[in-house]
Amino acid sequence: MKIIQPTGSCKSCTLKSLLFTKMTDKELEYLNGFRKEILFEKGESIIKEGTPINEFLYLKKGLVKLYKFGASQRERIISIARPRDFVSLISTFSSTKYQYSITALEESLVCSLQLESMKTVIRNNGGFALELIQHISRSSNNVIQSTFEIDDKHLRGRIAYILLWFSKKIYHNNIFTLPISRKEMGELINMTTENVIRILSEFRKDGLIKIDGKVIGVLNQDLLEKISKSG
Amino acid sequence: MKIIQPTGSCKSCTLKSLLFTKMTDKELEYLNGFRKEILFEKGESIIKEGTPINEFLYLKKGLVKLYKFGASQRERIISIARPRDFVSLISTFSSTKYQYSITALEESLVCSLQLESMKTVIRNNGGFALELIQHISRSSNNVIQSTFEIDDKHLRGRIAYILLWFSKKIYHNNIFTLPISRKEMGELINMTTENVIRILSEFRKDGLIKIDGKVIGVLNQDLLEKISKSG
DNA sequence: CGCGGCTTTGATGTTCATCAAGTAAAGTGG
DNA sequence: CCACTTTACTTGATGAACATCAAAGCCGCG
Repeated sequence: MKIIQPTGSCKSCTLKSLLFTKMTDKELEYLNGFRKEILFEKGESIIKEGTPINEFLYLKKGLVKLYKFGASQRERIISIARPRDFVSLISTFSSTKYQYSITALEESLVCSLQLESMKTVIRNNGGFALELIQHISRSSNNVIQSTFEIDDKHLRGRIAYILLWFSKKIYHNNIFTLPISRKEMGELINMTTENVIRILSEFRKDGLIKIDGKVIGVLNQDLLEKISKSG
Repeated sequence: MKIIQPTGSCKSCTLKSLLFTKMTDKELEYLNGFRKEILFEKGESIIKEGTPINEFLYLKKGLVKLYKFGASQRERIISIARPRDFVSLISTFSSTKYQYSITALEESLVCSLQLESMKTVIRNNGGFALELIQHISRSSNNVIQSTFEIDDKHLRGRIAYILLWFSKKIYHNNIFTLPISRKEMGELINMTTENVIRILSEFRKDGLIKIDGKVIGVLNQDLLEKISKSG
């Protein structure tokens, strides 16, 4: 973790389009006054469940996992998120403490604004508030939808689903490097590590995919889609 | 379903405290201009998945279920909600069409405002917008949390959990009338109808609960709590 | 009064978690 | 840099939890 002296102000930020199009230059300057940028290495913890929320965190670059410790000791991954669907927002306005933990899966750049100043901007700029509402709703909705979708499938369907998700939604490539371990895959799609491995092997033997450690190649996307849908 | 000629304006609404404390009288009058109140009988459909969203719906009285048709034919109940945690909000701002269906479980009174005028108010009143953000976040958060919590438990734990939830959170009474069928209970806590019935019977035989059709009496709350927690 | 949906119980089957045991890989300290 | 330890990965065998199937009674409703 490395705190970076912010270069330039929010006003000139090329990434503000992700969320901040409705803000005035004056507001951007105001937020910029309390701004920090923090760089997290792969594997570093960004947020710990139970910590008080004093910042409005915003993911500018990278890939993170949002997870929670279940009663049964086991971690459950709620979501894997990129900048556009940064999910810390769900906690930020619903509680005084973070409900989830967040860890960087790849090198990630987080922009940290002061929560109170953010609230001030919201109060003064309804147009921005409306955008934020839509943003939060979409993120929540995605989490809810995908959770139910995954739970509805058999194990083979879950593996197919998540492989296609990485391939199509995250890496836009038939060949990609899994950013998570087999164990974490299990925590994400609700199955044991052993079964993740077993079914990956089956898919390999059936010629659906190619495996080299964390590098996965999708060989038969059509059939994977079918398996993903058939439950 | 019965459309009621609204009596009085939003301004004098005794229930506005649920959400609208941050609105000015002028804004309330404005919204009131396009207001409808609709009364739904038990069992009537309030929202159908896929319908375009043109209103901002708000539950004033009653109990509803929010659900979705899974790929596997079976319905899944996402949430059962009362006025304070009305969940239509999740869809309202994340899409142009409703993502879920909503049906009344008890006689329910819904206030229907024009979505566009609501957006106008949000844009002009950031204070209200901030409240709405918090409201939506809390609702989403509850759905997400409880979904993962329930999935983490064994079948007996799920039944115990949901019985206690009805008893403590909804009806505030050891004896209550289930507002849903056994089948719907299964759809809510993700198990088959048969197993819902089986485990309810077990609990009855073990003296944990008393059953008379849809009327449930909790006899041993402590033990139920333990079963709910132990997975 | 008969039909369809809800409820109930029992018997059967299958999916999946758990347990066990071994190999490979990756981090840790002297 | 190498011994050491830990964590990740892999495969097979076993068992338990749960879904599915089947059959019958019940209730509400047209």
